[in-house]
Amino acid sequence: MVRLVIVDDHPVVRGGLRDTFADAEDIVVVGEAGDGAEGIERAATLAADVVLMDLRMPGMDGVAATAALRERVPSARVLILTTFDSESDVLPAIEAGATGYLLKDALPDELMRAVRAAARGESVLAPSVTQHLMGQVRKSGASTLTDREKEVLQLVANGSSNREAAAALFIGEASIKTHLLHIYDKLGVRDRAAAVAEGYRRRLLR
Amino acid sequence: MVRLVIVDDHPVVRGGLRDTFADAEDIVVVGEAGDGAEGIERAATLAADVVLMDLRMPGMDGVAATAALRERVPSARVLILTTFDSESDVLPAIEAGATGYLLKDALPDELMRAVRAAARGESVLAPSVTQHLMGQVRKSGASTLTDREKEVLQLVANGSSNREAAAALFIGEASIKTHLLHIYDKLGVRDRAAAVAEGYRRRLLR
DNA sequence: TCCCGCCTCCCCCGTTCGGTGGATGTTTGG
DNA sequence: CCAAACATCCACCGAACGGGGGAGGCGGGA
Repeated sequence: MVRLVIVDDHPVVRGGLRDTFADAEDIVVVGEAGDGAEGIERAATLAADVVLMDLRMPGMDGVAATAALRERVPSARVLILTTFDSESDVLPAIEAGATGYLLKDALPDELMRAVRAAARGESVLAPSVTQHLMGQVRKSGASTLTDREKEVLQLVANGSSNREAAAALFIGEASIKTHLLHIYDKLGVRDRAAAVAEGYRRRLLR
Repeated sequence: MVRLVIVDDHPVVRGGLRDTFADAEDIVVVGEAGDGAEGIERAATLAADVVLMDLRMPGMDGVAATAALRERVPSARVLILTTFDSESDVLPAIEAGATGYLLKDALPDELMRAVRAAARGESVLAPSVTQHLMGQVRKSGASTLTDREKEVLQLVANGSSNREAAAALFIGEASIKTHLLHIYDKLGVRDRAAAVAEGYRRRLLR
């Protein structure tokens, strides 16, 4: 069951979204908020799995709210839902830690699939957004594991302790620890077990 | 001298098998039967040491016949002889008490060795069957993860510490540790990270 | 009926991890 | 050419974990 929080400053939009997800048996809207700060509170206290966030809001905007939310509740995925696919917003949102970026003209069915995908940690982008992203990405790759980090994560997934991983890679144990800390940071987790899980969810591991 | 009973619904197959064992000085075919019920009778009255049993038969099938035979004549060993190594049949047959599981394309020499081995109570499996069995065992090993254990593993994959998992399940931390030790044992790993990895590989986690 | 698997909990101990706060050398791309 | 990212290491500490013992209750199958 995916616990969803809706953050949008328009009551009408919130109502429409709520109705949309009323049909889904595996998604429950546990809370709503009218601005970013409130949304963060709701997401934290209600243990949200996914937060559907509007970008244009009074007070704290969606990007800032996303960043703050990722900080406060690392387990919550943020799905940006906005009217325009202005490229100026996409990158900041992704960099802030958004898991997906959808347009408000998305069909209900698409929305639900996106929420489910986000809950699994998969990135969801509106097709038109993908275009923009493909062109410009791969430089800001803020949350991409380096080859070395992937090697370390793979070893850990295979049951290696830090010491064993170090031996396998012919480096010091301290380096393994450093790599792991970087991995935790990038994946938004706090221990090796969750990192491995996230690695599988993001298809970094097999 | 091994007293052998052949149970198969095809007279041709029975004939072929009879011929096969005609050469063996230490094996004597004391009886034949065309279906399961008859096979049990023959095995009982003829004091069979080994029963060579087809799986696909009209009336009582090989698996049921094997179980019934083990019940009636515990001293008789059952060797399953079938055309297909369909994995769905291997496990039930073994569970029913079959001592071995052979394919009909086995060479006469192999057949005789298998019968002798079965008479000694040794388990005999066709090589290709072993493959399937390993897969099944692995799969069933996976499914022998208790519901509770799966819950624990899921929580750990989601980043919970033992304490947090305990709180989430309303049980003590010690119980989480016990569950995890059982999980490690079943999955053949030594720490939570590897357990999570194995969980994903075996599709216990998503 | 009795035994086995499951779930729950306990103690104790050594080891490993995660977090902090650095440092240095190398590669790479604007 | 220089900043940024990467990879490598150091020391220290508290918390968490893994492993070794049990043990009691409970329900279902032989």
